[in-house]
Amino acid sequence: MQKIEHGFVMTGAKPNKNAMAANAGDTATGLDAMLCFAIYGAAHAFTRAYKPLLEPLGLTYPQYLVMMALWTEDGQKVKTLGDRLGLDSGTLSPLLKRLEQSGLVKRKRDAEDERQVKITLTPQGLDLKERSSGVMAEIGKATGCNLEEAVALREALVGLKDRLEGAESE
Amino acid sequence: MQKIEHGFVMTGAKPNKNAMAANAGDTATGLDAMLCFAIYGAAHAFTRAYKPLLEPLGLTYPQYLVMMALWTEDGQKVKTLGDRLGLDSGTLSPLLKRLEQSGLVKRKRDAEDERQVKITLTPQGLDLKERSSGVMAEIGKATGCNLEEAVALREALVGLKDRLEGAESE
DNA sequence: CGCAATTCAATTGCGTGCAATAGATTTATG
DNA sequence: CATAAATCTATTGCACGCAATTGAATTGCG
Repeated sequence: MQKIEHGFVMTGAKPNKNAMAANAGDTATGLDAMLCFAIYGAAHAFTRAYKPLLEPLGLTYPQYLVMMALWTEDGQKVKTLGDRLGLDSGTLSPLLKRLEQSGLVKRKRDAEDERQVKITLTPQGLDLKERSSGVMAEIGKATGCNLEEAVALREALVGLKDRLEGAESE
Repeated sequence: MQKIEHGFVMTGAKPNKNAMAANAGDTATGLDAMLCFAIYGAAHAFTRAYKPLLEPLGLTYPQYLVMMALWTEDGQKVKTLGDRLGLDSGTLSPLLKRLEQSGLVKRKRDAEDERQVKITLTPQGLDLKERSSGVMAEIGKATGCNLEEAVALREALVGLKDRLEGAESE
């Protein structure tokens, strides 16, 4: 199996902690490149890892994320889902339409506020939660992380995200 | 400014190291969900952070990655670029066509092996390297990572990716 | 040599992501 | 009350990302 190389941008500047420490303070040399490549690759790897597991369920990865959000709290507004997943209506509207066509959710405008659309799970949508229980276990195994690693990694990523989002004015 | 929440899937199971350690070994409870949400969010945050910086250069984020690959080594084959970036021809072909239309690269079939297409930088494509030097510095600042963090995070991500890619047979 | 298998780039089709816009509804303001 | 501003969903257009297919070129094997 052909393995994808990583760190190729750093020809002559390997991602070695000691080597990097030599020119500390020089964050522009490729460090950010290393990070952005790594995140880019890891995110796609995650998507690819989930794909064969989700296929039998008839879900794509983003659809799975939406379903997880609904399993956690049913009847959310499109807006709420968008905020939580970081997606806008341009992405969610067609995605939810597909989930509705698959018979997993229903969309209905809120009688109180006709602007909003509430997304509720159908019985099949709820069933899918049980049927998807193996997915998380599989991925958990595939990541091969112990708890310490996973928690640390998650916190680092969330922190990174927050800093990236908060730095737009500077 | 509305901040996007994170960790919402873990209602009642906060990403707290002590809390999680209580049910160690139970990787299916949401740990993988935490990770996949975090990576998903961080990857998009990166893309969004790069966007305003790359816009003046007329590049999208994936196009920027391709250009970086070419700045590191000019004249690469489409296949090589695909391997290094983890993209296939279905993604690269149209992307490279756009870069060619922008006047940044040229595509020419290899005379030795007519199957292959070599991508070479135009003078403008090379110029862009200098003009984009500020981008890396800006992102480096925006991430707000010190070297230790960045290197550790990168290695964790690469390791995660490798494990995810290597676990398909199991 | 001749033909099948392989390799490589391009194309097609579908599903995101996201900016920009439109349309409808609610809220705020005079 | 009327009108402007804000809110929310849907649509459009463009650019990925990837599976599947096509078509051309090369390699391998008898």
